[in-house]
Amino acid sequence: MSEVRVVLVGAQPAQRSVPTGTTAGDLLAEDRTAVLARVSGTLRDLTHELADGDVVEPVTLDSPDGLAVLRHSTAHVMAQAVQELFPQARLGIGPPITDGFYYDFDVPEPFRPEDLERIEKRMRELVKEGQSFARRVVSDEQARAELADEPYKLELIGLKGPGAEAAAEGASVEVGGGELTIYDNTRRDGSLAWKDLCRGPHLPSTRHIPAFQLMRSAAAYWRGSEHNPQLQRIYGTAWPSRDELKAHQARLAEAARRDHRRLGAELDLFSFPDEIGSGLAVFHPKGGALRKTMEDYSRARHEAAGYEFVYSPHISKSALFEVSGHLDWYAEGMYPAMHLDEERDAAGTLRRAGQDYYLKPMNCPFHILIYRARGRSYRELPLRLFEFGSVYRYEKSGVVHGLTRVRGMTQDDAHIFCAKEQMAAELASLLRFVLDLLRDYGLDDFYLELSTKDPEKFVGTEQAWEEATQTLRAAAEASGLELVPDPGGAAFYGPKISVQARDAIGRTWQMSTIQLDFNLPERFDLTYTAPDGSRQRPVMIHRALFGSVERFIGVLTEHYAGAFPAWLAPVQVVGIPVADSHVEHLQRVAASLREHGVRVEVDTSDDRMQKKIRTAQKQKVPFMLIAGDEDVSKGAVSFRFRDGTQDNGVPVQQALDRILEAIATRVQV
RNA sequence: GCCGGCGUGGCGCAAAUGGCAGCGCACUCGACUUGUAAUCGAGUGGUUGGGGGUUCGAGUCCCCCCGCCGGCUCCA
Repeated sequence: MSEVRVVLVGAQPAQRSVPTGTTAGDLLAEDRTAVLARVSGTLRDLTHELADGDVVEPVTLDSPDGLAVLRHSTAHVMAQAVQELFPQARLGIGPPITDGFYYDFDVPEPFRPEDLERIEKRMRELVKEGQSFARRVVSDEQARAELADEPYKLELIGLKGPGAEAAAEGASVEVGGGELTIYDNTRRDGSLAWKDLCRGPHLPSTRHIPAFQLMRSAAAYWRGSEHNPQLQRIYGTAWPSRDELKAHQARLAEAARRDHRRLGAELDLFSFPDEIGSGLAVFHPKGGALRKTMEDYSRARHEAAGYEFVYSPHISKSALFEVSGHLDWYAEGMYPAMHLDEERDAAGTLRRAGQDYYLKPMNCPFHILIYRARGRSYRELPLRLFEFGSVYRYEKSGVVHGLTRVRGMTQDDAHIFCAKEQMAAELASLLRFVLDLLRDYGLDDFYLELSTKDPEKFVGTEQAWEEATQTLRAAAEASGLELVPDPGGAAFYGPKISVQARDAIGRTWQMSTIQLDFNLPERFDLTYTAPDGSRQRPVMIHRALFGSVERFIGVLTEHYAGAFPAWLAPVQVVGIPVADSHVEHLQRVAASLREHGVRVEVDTSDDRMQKKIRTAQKQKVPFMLIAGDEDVSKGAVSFRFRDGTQDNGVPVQQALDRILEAIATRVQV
């Protein structure tokens, strides 16, 4: 009998000789945790037959590859359940995604929540049944014949190969590489239960799906284009154990608990009155205190870093946005024009042509006009103009979301005009400045993304892009942070670096962007006089650190779960008297704190002390100062902190110092 | 913009099949004066998102609009 020699990778790599026809599963039989195998670098089913020279490595369910396959296989089970319950359902694609999977279906009626329950129930039965996933190579013709009723799959067959991924994100899990394969789900008795065009690999059987849950359904355009029909997508999640599923559900609950929309209402920070309009927020006094503190600190830091403050109006005549190009490129994202000053005579004949005014979608054209207001010398560069500039963007109604996606927002926007030779040094110091400042607000886990030219959509010369991209890359690399490429992600006018921050529960948010611009200095014909008297074109850098103030407040609210560090907290100290007779003592302490700019309140309501503590606790106030007879007699106060710990009988002066210190050093308490 | 779900005092929620709009918190008033997460009692507050329709009767059923939520698309 012929044999093949393979290398088994494990704790102790071993050369093995096994009979021809041995599968990866046979080889890994002792390893009960192996659900897949990596055979000479490629992920395979356990039924994969080994060839001479193969290097075989077991893959467990909890590895990244194992998780992806678990989720992909669960998506298959879902599709099978859907087609059993809804025979008219036609299959789209069903790839694994972060933490789960989805599958798209063309169904006559969209799924309702009750449908998901039925589907999930049927899935549990299928999992229990232990159907096998069996791989079968088919020819194009054969696949077309078998999938004659699946128009979307047929479309994918036509696209197989390198185009598949471009065709639709996730499509490559259906048709990959060179050959087409169909996976049969077979029952214990060998009969065929279901089949799907799929590249695989898959788990050996549905029984290897330990824990899953369907999450929600939503519409999704076929192949990601709004010109295509909408399919119904069902999202689910799957995990190697019930405990991990529970942990995942707990993470979702935690994220919901931190939702800034909810905390914004609970902590009385901001709201979105219907009367104003979608995506337009108002800040209440408490949210205002938070915002003012954030902005004031940012102003102070910018001042120290050599920025100059400018102000510009919220609307402008159309000519400005014609020159800037916004009306050519982004008119759809702008509020429509206000047509003003038109006059007609009694007969309706035009006597005076009107003017179109637009709400500004960006601040840059205004800052450019400030630059251009007079001749500029090289001696003034870099010129750093800063503004908290409110901008308005007509976001589509379906995308507006809390403070993170709004129609009116305030950018902490700066435009830096510098000589080309200054660009590298300016970018490097700018990036340091941005990261330092973000750290002061309590974000400290970053990576960078370098967005480079979209070959379809750009202005300027190849050479200028190349040079600018290299300069940005060098600045990014100098930061020592992880740098993720984003090819084609740049705006048409220049490459950019964006700073991505991870929050307290590991979610990433795009924060600051630093963007080079070759376009606007050209369009507005910006110049400066160089030392040799020649006219030179400055380079322009756009940068926002918070992105938008509103969004940043949303992110910080979620990052801190509403429990802001003392320097940011809307109310920093609440005085809680044990009885009415202690109010006066606390009022004196509060007055001293207020003299130092501390935001302090004394709870003089007729609630009982315990209730006052509960109230302050729910408002997530960093310092509760409690005073009763003992404290008053000793000239002291008693601290209670958010975590419930206390420090009693602290002399007033010490208490003041302690609070002021915590605020000044911006520490979390 | 597209698909689906949802919209009841400030907030969180009730109100079988169409049949008296209710509860808790918050708020106001009164009593109580208390050492680390809810004292007791009374009271105010709603054109059930808006408009139209069906019906003897609509929070509930139908249509249009507004808003929110989840996705898709978009995101300078």
